[in-house]
Amino acid sequence: MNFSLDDIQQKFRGCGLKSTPQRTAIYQALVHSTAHPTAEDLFAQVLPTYPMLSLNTVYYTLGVLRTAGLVQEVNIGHDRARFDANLSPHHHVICLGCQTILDVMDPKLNRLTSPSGLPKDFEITQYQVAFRGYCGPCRQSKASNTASSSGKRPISQ
Amino acid sequence: MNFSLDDIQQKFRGCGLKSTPQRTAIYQALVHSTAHPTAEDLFAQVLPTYPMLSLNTVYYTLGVLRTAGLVQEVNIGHDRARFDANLSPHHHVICLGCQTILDVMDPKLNRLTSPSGLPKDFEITQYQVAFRGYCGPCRQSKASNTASSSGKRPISQ
DNA sequence: TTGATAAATAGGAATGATTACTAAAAAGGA
DNA sequence: TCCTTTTTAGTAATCATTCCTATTTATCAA
Ligand SMILES: [Mn+2]
Ligand SMILES: [Mn+2]
Ligand SMILES: [Zn+2]
Ligand SMILES: [Zn+2]
Repeated sequence: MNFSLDDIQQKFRGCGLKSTPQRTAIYQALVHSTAHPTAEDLFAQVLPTYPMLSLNTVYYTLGVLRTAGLVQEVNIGHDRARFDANLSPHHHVICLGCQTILDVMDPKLNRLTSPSGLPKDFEITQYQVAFRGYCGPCRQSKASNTASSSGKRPISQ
Repeated sequence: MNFSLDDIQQKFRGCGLKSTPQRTAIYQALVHSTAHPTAEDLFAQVLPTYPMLSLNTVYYTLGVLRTAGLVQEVNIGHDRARFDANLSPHHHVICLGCQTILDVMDPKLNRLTSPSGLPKDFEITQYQVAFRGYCGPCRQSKASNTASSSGKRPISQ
């Protein structure tokens, strides 16, 4: 999970992408994160090092990396896109209170059989399991504080 | 799956919700759909019957129904919220080409064991499997027409 | 090393789904 | 019926994301 700058440059070149300082910094920030950050999260993280960085560039970069297959988008709701540089097959646990996303690497989940009742011309390319619930802190604030929400509104599904 | 107007009124009253023509029409449209429509889809569908209907009311109504537990939000991406009145545990197949969402009722998928490696204070309340791939028509247009996208409008209703 | 070329960047403007605000209408209960 | 609370509809605001475009930069070939 730890790449040198040369590794990253190699990886970019291998995909036909130019290697730029901004792009490298954005990708590196994502690789080092386990929080499935938003574009704005990454922007804020890289900005101190590149004060001229544009949020637009972060979106553009993430789009390019996604097209190149170096990054995947994780959708926990329709509100904001969250990104993941972890390409190994894995699944997610989402806290409905604080929107935290945790990785689930359980190998049992990677052997699900194709679902029954599908149109036979439908080709499944991947699947992902989203577990939802409440993390420890959010369970507490739910129990103690019934009425007032703890700030962020939960997503549903 | 087929409710009379009285059934719906009963259901609303049972949740402490007022029964209004607009609300009934919106809910009925959703119940009769298997397409997981957007708020705007439902708006368009109900508008001919209630020409003064506001899209705002559709959003408000869906929010109320979701809070009451009569409707769930299905997130296939971060772009637009899609809704589902099917509350029985089921999963989804999503076409990456045309954004169509199909229901998957495979009972095998409702017996997944809790994933390993979770913080022990995390409480899972539900989970959902999202299969992704390409439907028959989209596989064809992908094969024949590499460059031009076939338009990414979901097939509604 | 240099120059050509295509890609990347930054900034500003635009888009579009959703929410906020609010006055008027309507539903449900007494 | 009358009262209270929701609901509705219209408009404006918000905010994530995309579009547009001039400038800069990385890469490659001469
Ligand atoms: Mn992940
Ligand atoms: Mn469904
Ligand atoms: Zn939490
Ligand atoms: Zn399709």
